[in-house]
Amino acid sequence: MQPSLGVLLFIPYRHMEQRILQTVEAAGYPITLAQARLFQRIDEQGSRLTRLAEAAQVTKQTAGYLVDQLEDAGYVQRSADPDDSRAKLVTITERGRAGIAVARQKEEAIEAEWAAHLGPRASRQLRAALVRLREITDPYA
Amino acid sequence: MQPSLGVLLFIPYRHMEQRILQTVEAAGYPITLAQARLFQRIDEQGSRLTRLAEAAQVTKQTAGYLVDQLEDAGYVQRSADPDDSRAKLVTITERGRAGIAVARQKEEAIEAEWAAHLGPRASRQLRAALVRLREITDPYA
DNA sequence: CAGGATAGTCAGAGACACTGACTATCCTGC
DNA sequence: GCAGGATAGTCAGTGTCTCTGACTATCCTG
Repeated sequence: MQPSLGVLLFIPYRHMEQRILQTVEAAGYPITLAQARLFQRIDEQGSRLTRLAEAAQVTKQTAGYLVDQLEDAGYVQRSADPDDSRAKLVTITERGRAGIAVARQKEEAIEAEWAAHLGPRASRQLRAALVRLREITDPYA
Repeated sequence: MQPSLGVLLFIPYRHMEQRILQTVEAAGYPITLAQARLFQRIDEQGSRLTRLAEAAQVTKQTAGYLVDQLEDAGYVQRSADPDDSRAKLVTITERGRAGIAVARQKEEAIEAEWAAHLGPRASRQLRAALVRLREITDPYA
């Protein structure tokens, strides 16, 4: 029986997610799945909460709740947005960047494993297909 | 900037998941994400709770909670397992099967959309790569 | 500058996932 | 055959995540 593409996408995704989370936690940067998903969407120069909520596809209340926790953990900070005094910019702290570095390293290691299993050609094709798929599946690309 | 493979896998996955859920709900078969993920793992001839919990990677308590709700909604039923009187078999009802049919139809429609966007060649390559990736990322394959 | 839109927060509720503890049944080795 | 460990499932309690609804403050447009 053919598993659906949905399931086929989900399996490696979760595999990677869990391994990265484990590694990051072991390195002293505990974070939950929901927190990490939001955290990933923060721009280099900082993101507004509402923008973040849209990107992560949660309500702004949920985003606010998660940012509270990321802030408590020392990964991000809120600061005033100079362009709009209603808004606040969520920016990544040094500690947050350190955590990201650990995550990225693991991620690259896993991608390398995958590339070794698939071969370089199929590996490039996979990424290319997913990038193209994003065009019609990510409203916030 | 290159988005990570993890994110690239997640985006279309969630896109599909949400569209199917919407469709199924509109057709009169409301179900939550967590319920659906468990529901998908039920075998044709019925599954034991503990087995189901392992497959969906949740605790058996969580699986029990979700089966309660699926039972309330009329999608599954519990019956005694003839081979083991400790165990109960969770089986899919007629109503459950009707819901699955709606979901599958939508899933095929979305896959067709994707194939149209990627082209038949890249589309086949994508599936093939994901199937191969499963070999090293799915402990329950 | 009035009125609608937007950024964010507060409060309350439900869903979901966990750990720990428990009962009932099964199975294995003596 | 039966004692002891393993297994199937449930109950209770807790923490996390997500939502809806209501609210304040600020921005923007006519």
